[in-house]
Amino acid sequence: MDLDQANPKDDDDIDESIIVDRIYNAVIEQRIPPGAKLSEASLCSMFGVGRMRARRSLLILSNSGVVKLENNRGAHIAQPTSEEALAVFEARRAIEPNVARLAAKRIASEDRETLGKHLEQESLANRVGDRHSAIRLSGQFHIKLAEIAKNMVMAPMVKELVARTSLIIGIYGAPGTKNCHNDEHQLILSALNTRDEDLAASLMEEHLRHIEQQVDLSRRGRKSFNLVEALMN
Amino acid sequence: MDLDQANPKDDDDIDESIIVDRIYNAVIEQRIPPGAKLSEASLCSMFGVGRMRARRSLLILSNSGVVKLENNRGAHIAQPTSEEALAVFEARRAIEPNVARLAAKRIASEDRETLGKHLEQESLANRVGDRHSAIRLSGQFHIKLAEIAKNMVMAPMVKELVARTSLIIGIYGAPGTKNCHNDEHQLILSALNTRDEDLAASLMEEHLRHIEQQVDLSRRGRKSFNLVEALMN
DNA sequence: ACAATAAATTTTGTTAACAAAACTTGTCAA
DNA sequence: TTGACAAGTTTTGTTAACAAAATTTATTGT
Repeated sequence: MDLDQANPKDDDDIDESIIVDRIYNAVIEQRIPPGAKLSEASLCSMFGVGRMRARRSLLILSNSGVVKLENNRGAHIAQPTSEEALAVFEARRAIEPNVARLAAKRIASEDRETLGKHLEQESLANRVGDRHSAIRLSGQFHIKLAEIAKNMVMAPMVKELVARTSLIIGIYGAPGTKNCHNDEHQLILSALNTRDEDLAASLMEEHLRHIEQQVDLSRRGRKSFNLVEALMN
Repeated sequence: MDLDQANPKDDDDIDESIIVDRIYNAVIEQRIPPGAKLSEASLCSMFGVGRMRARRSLLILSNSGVVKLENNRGAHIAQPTSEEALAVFEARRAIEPNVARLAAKRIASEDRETLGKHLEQESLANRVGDRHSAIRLSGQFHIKLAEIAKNMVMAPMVKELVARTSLIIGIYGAPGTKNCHNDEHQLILSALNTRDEDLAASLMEEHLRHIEQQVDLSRRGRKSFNLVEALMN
């Protein structure tokens, strides 16, 4: 029943959160490549908002490291350096095992069901070869865990880290690389279901290391893309 | 030699980062109380900037949970609920022990010196009874640790968490409560100096639990203050 | 005196116009 | 052809004016 991120306490942002989420998801799904220009005009026409909203959205995105603002040069999707990539992975290894621990402690029966369905979708996307969905779902697994952990401070952090990881994989990952191994997600769910906090944490740590091993921080590469198409969900 | 947060890679924000930092520090020092109004006009006149800069600054601050923006009601210093307070402490316990671990791994000789001097200042402020300085310095200890850990992703997170903790203590702490016990900081430094990562991590965890024990999440309280005075460092 | 209402003021949200910087295109000369 | 330069275009940064909402002050009636 709960949509992506909508907590009832947020009386503010009614509109730009949609833009921000849209771009966030497009980044996570790797439909916008690192370095892509995000001009104010394109956002205005795509979302039918004024420049003010567009600029606000870009500022919010830049605060989470997903977008880079440069003076008089506008906004671009961030291109994490290799140092930044290491820092992101390090942060994930520091935070997410503890998120998994909390999730194991607090998981409710509805959550088990939701997560189970999620993993089915995930493995389906993998079998069918739907790359975008597979990437999105595997990223969302980590975000869902943070929601199950019921910590509204860490959840946005995880979301940010997942998005930045997508950028890192987009730059330094081999073309066919998928963010996560679906079977490892399955293992983590088992640990959650038995409320084995330590196991959940160590599985998560191992999982994150595997993701990290899939990138080669000396790699490079860019490909063309269509911004409008990328954001039209 | 390194000032607060100025990393050379940030080509963008030349100006509002000053405003943001100023307010951040005032919050950490508890010179602005939770709930205080931050009107655009006051920021404009205080920092001599246009409304645009003021609004941008407020948006940045709201993204880090230190300021709350409400529709047509403007910006106020956040007033964390007790749930939010728990989440903040939980996040700190998740993140900062790992920061301490990394700091122990990476501390350089300059850092030892800097930290040592910092702790001297801290205990001096405590002995003299300079409450504001004591609070600021004890908060900055945690931020310095994140910088020593050389992780540019976690450092801003810690800074954010420290600021939010100041708000929490401002609301739920007993009047004389200080954020940290200086002697515990000393212990942590010792662990860093011997590069004992596990000890540093567990000391940090214990330290954070002590901070947490000093707040009573059923408490309330407010006091008057002067915004201009508070931000004039 | 008090409460409720209405007017006035202040504060925030939004739009539009303008200024400045960056980028693109075209021209010309070596 | 290539490179440098210049004009033109696009894009971003900033300011100012206006609209709308909220807050404060004043007024009225009980």
